Amino acid sequence: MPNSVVIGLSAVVVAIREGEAVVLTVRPRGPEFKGQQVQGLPFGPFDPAGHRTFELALRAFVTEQTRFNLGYVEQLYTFGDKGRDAPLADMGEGPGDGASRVISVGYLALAPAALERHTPDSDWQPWSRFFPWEDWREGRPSALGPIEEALRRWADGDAQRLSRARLMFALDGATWNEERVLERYELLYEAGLAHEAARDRGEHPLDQPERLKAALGEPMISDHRRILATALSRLRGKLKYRPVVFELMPEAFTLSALQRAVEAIVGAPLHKQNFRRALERAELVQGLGRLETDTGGRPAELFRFRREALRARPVSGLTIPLVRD
Amino acid sequence: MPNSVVIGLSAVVVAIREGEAVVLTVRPRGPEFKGQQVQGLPFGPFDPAGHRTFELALRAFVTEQTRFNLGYVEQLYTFGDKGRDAPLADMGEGPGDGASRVISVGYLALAPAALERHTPDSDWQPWSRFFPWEDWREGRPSALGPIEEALRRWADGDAQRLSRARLMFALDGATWNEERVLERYELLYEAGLAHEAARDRGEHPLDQPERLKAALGEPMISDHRRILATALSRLRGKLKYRPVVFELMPEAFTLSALQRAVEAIVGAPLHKQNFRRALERAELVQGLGRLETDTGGRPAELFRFRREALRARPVSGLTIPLVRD
DNA sequence: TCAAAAGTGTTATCCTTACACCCATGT
DNA sequence: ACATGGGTGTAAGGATAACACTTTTGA
Repeated sequence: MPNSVVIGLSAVVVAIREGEAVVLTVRPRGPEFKGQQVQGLPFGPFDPAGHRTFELALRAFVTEQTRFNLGYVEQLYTFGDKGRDAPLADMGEGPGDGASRVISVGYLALAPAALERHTPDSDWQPWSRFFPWEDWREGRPSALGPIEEALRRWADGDAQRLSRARLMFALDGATWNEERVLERYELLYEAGLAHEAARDRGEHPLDQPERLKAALGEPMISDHRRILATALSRLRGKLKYRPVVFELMPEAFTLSALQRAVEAIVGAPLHKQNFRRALERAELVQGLGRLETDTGGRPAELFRFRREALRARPVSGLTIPLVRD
Repeated sequence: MPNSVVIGLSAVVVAIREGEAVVLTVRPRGPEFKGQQVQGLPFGPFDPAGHRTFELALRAFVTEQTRFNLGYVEQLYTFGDKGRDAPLADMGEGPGDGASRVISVGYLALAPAALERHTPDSDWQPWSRFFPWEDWREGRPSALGPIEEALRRWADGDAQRLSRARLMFALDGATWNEERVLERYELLYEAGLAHEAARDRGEHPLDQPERLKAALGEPMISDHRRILATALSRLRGKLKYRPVVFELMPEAFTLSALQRAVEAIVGAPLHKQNFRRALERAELVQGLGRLETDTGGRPAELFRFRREALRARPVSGLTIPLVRD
């Protein structure tokens, strides 16, 4: 019976590297699943005596674990349900063997696309590794094939289940809603497909055919994949009503690089001209006159984010002119 | 030195009563400020041994404290900073005298405009009592006069401060952004104007002229007014991208009642025809053929929310066609 | 009959979408 | 010269904002 509470802080640190959206991960000391090295997010316990705020605590141990300094930070969600394997469980920090209840506060951090330093134990991973079904930039991802089959087996005629699966995973002609990352992951978890589901029930690793296993993505320790899904949901949503992409860009960038960054986050291709026109109208960027030469074609003009634009008026995000295909 | 953590849950329960947006409040046992009865939100400690999830815990004690059953519930934010007087401080629940650090998880709940039951210790209060500057339905609220003066005294030539005050409180012709409720409250707190600021520093209640005092609204216990501000911010934002107003309406309602509800939340008058046209286009409501007779004028048709609309496609909220005045 | 609130019609303007085309560089 | 990516023009359709006006009841 737990009668005390420990607070765990986890950070989803997002960056753009070579046009890909990547997440900072750490390799915890001991592997959880036999044979495979399971990744986690940078995380640590909150010290009620020492730390003045969550955010300060978070910044401190992310730097410590990854030698990386956070820029933009925002709180995501606080998870408190029993039974979802919570962080710290294997850290030997708290009283240990489940005697204290662990509450998990997730944070989203955005890193400008520059710094590369990290410890040998931390790494940048594209998040499609963890959510292969979320990347529609090259059309409908192939991962959805096996997932659809498995979900239909799970639904097995149950109208409720079937309708949820249809809605979330765009089956039977339903339209894909890129913001529902968390709901999709939770559905897979509920359906017992996400690898973490079996683990949390104390069961053996799932015995799934290779094709399905690959489609379901890599698991993470604890509830970190859920926190990651929350982050992706939030970021995809936020893009549309606040100009946050710029937190991920270097000082000077080309419009194509900016578009690729948005595409990497949203997981869908955008319409070039309309994307640019929207930027222009919002007066969010300013040309620098300088050119980027190694583009492979005609040199591209470099732009900078007009931070002043934030002061002037209530500024919304970018419109996301998806190309329908 | 605190070395343990207690989790406090607080609920902002919103309802519409007689066209006004109201919040469920409780009167805590002992008054905090001399002479005046300070209100609080329904709140309670989270029991790590007994409660399976935050939400279940929350539902349980709101019902217990107010005899009210929550419908729609969503997590708002988790506050953990030291020094903001946190809930439970006077509840004798934890180890007591500040030995344990209190973390405060805020929730937003929406109640259909029907039930009236509550205990003698709980009550519905219009939130303009706590934020008199947030209601622009009758034009620029008079509370902004004294607030503007006080803020200018606080800024006193400091360009940073002045620019923040201008932006947040629409001074010098800046436009009002109704979503920034929390940022406005935090600015007032930082400026030492919000009554809670002095309290948290252990100082005497502020000695402010009556006019300013009234303009700054009623304080609440602990950090509850901050949580309330968070709720209002979130709700005002959410209205625009998810059809949440309907959670506040009874089964059948007139379009005017719906408009008044939105106006009460947003704190601004809306354009009638454009509001209706937007509703129509989104196919969010369906006429029932029945009429509401006691409208004071021509009877109005009753409508219902088409919950089915949610299933069909990714459905956004209402456009908020403000009337510029 | 008149006040009060419900409900409708119409237009200018702006934004979004979709189309196709031209430009500057490296190989 | 041609491939590659950068960058532009324009027109159709739809959504928004702003106008003022008609309808139906109760007092």
